[in-house]
Parts: sequence; C-alpha cells; structure tokens
Amino acid sequence: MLQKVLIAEDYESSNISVQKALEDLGISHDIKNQVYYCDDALARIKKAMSEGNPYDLLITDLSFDDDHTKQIITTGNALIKAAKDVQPDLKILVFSVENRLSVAQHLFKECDIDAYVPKGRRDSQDLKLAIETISKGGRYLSGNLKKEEKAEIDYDFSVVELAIISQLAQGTSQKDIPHYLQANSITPFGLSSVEKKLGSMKAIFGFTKNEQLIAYCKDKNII
Amino acid sequence: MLQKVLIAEDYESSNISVQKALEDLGISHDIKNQVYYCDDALARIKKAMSEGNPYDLLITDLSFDDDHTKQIITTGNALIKAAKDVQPDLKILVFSVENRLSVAQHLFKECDIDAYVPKGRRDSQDLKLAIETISKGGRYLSGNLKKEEKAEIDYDFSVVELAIISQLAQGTSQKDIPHYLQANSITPFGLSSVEKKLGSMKAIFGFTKNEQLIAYCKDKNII
DNA sequence: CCTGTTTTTACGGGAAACCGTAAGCCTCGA
DNA sequence: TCGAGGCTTACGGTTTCCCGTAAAAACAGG
Repeated sequence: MLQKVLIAEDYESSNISVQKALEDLGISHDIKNQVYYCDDALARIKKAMSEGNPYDLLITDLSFDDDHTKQIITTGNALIKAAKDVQPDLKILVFSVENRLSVAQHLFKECDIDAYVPKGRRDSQDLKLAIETISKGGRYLSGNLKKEEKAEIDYDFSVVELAIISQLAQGTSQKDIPHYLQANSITPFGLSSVEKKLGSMKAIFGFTKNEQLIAYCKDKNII
Repeated sequence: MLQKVLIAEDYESSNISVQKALEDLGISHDIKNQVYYCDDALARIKKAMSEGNPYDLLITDLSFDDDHTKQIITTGNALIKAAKDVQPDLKILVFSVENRLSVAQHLFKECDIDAYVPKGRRDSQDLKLAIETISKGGRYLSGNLKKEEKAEIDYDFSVVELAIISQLAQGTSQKDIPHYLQANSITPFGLSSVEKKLGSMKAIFGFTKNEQLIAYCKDKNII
C-alpha cells in the first residue's frame, strides 16, 4: 500500500490535479509532500529517509522551467537518478507532457521507473490507474503514448556532434567551426572531421541536407 | 459577476485544476461546462445563446492535441474568433503553456481577449486573480510572461516563404524547390525568387545561414 | 620498438548555394 | 497606347559545401 507520496511538479495547476487524483484514491496527502523544484524533492526524500519514515512513491515531471532560483538538479531524469541513489526501493511514477513511447521505455530500462503517464486528454484517469497499479505492486505503462511510426533511431550524439550542430544552428559557417571546436578543446576539430561527422549523421538518419538535421534536433529537443 | 463559465481544455488534469480554481472562488461550476474539444466548446456557446442563457466567460487553452476524432476548429485562436462571432460580448480568458509576452499581446489586440495566464509555477493563483479581475469588469495580463529580450521581430511569413522553409527542413534541395512550388501553384516559383526570398528572410533576422532560419522557425513553432 | 589499425587531417575536384546584374513580364495610370 | 516601376526570372561568377582519396598522427598488441 502507498501511504507517503511526494509530488515533484513545477506547474501549480498540474500539481493540484495530481493531489486531487491521490485524494480520489483515498490516499492521504499532506500539503508538505508536494514541491515545485527538484532540489526540494531530493531534500525531502533524504530527510524522510533519515527520519526513518521514507516515501513510498515519487510522482515527478520530467521538465522543470528555469527560474530566478538557481537549482542543482534541473530535470526529472536527474532527480530520479539521485532519488534512486539515496533510496533504491522508492517507487517512481513519471507524469510528463513527453508522449513518445521510446522515451518512456528508455526510462523503464535505464532508471527502473514503475509507471509512465503522459499528460493528455484523459490523463487524470490514466494517472489514477497508474497509482493503483503501483500500489498493488505492479508497473504501468500508459497506452496513450505515441508509438513512433518508422522505428525511431535512437542515436546518441557525441559532444563534438552536438557542438557542430548547435554551431550550425547559430549561424557559424562550416569552415569556422574548427576554430570554435579548438577554442573549446573539443576533438576532433579538423574541418575534414566536421564534414565527416555531418556526413555520417545525415547518413544515419537518411537526410540529405544540414537543414533537415537541424529540424530533427529541434523537434527532438536535442538542441 | 461571473456565473456561467465554459472551460475548453484538452488535458484533463489542467481542466480539473481550472475547475478547482473556480470552486475556490465560489463560482458554481456544472460538470457540463467543461469540454475537451474546440468544436464542443463552440456548440455549447451556440446552444447557450439560443436558449437565452449565454456564457459569461470562456476559459480556453491555445493548443489542442490531435486525436482520432476529426475536428473543425483545432486551435484556441480559431475558437476565440468563432466564439466572438456568435457572442461578441463573451469574456475570454486564455490559459496556455505559451509564455511569450508578444503572443499574449497579439491576442489582446487581434482577438480582444480579457485575460492571459501562462501555465507555470504559480499558475493557479495567477488564474484566480485573472478570474477575479474579469468578474470586476477588468482585464488581466499575467506578470509571469517572458518578455523577449532583443525586441522580437514579429515578421509574418508569406505562403511562399513558409513553403520554402519547410521544404528545406524536409531535405528538398534548393534547386528542386521551384518544381515543388510550381506543382503546388505557389508563386513566385523561380529559382532566383527562392534564393531571393531566403536571402531577404535571413537579412531581416540578421542570419547568415539557412540552418539558423530553420532553427528559428522550429523554436517559434512556425514550422 | 616495430607494425598494423584506426582516427584525424589535408588536399582537390565537382556540385550546390549565394549574390549581383540584367532581361522579361505584368500592372497601373496618364 | 505607351512608359515607368515593381516583381519575377535568367544568367554568370564567386564562395561555400560536399565527398573521395591519401597522407599523417594516434593507438594497441606483440
């Protein structure tokens, strides 16, 4: 059974509806168990642990808006990893606008989360179902996730590649990118290497133009 | 005073927290007065009008997710315009993730909306304040909007320009774009015109490369 | 230390994009 | 009808990018 639940969600409106979902399920929920920042969430988890009264479940968003208040942990992903470090048995439910199946699957695999629910048309019902499933010891992957049609290639861009792409997107001409890379001690920095990297990235995705690559990276929030 | 309020918001969780905000303000809210699609919203507004019991306020999102159910109106913007057509005195409150000041200002000017509240860290409080202000006959522009630093250029891209940009982003080589434009009867379609349009767009924004233009348009959700 | 392999860089020919100029075309008003 | 001005297109030279090849450098194993 779930008794102690922590909500990490920056948007007050989302936060409130998560609380309401918990209420609807008859799970008591103290106002102190909801936070708007990742750092606060981790602090709560640590404190609860040290007091011998740890949380059963963490419901967290993935993206948190930047703010005037400087934070150490800025993404749900990092929060999950940090939380699992201090309390490996903590159950995790991710509640995010991100609705790509591949992203959710990645979280199950890499971070050993217990449920994934995307925000959307029926998200509150979805959320309740997920919480109930977890409380029964199960795992829950929402059916509302968008399965990418053409078998998404999940390619990990290297540091150089990301640097090249973002320089391009900022208008740096290709022949000037070596200077930039060298100035930031990123290797390899030769013009040939830049050209080759661009060529190989485009080949991987079946693109023909740099513009396509930029569009892709923007769509996937890679840059 | 506000008595009859319609909520048009596709995400159930957001919808719920808007309802809760209304409750907190002591505004009675029938479950029938919340919809998940723009078309439903317009139908409700029309029906209420014809029954001589029109709505006082429409609280709407701007973006609505696509779905298996085909809709005529698919954006909050179009809904607002359509609603104003059937009931010009209807008050409008926009509640959206979009947090650019320029977008909000544009809505006040073009669509004569009464309040703009971006989703964010304190959005429920913000929302309540907005509703109260409207009920007193005022207008409300949230202070949580991001004022674009370097005086955003708000440039209206023409049909040709958008076509060129999206073709580029899809990998069409520049010299093949004329074929595409002609096939879709978009003018002008000469290669020179394509080059000139690209040149002028880049000049306007101070860009040097097409990649920058693509990145910009992706960021602004133009393509 | 030597050798084979991989990675990085250099070079050069060809293609695409860029940009200025000029010619063609349409529109509008005298 | 004619001519001026704006818009569109055609053309050519220059720059940038693309891509294959090969030299140079870094690396690993013996």
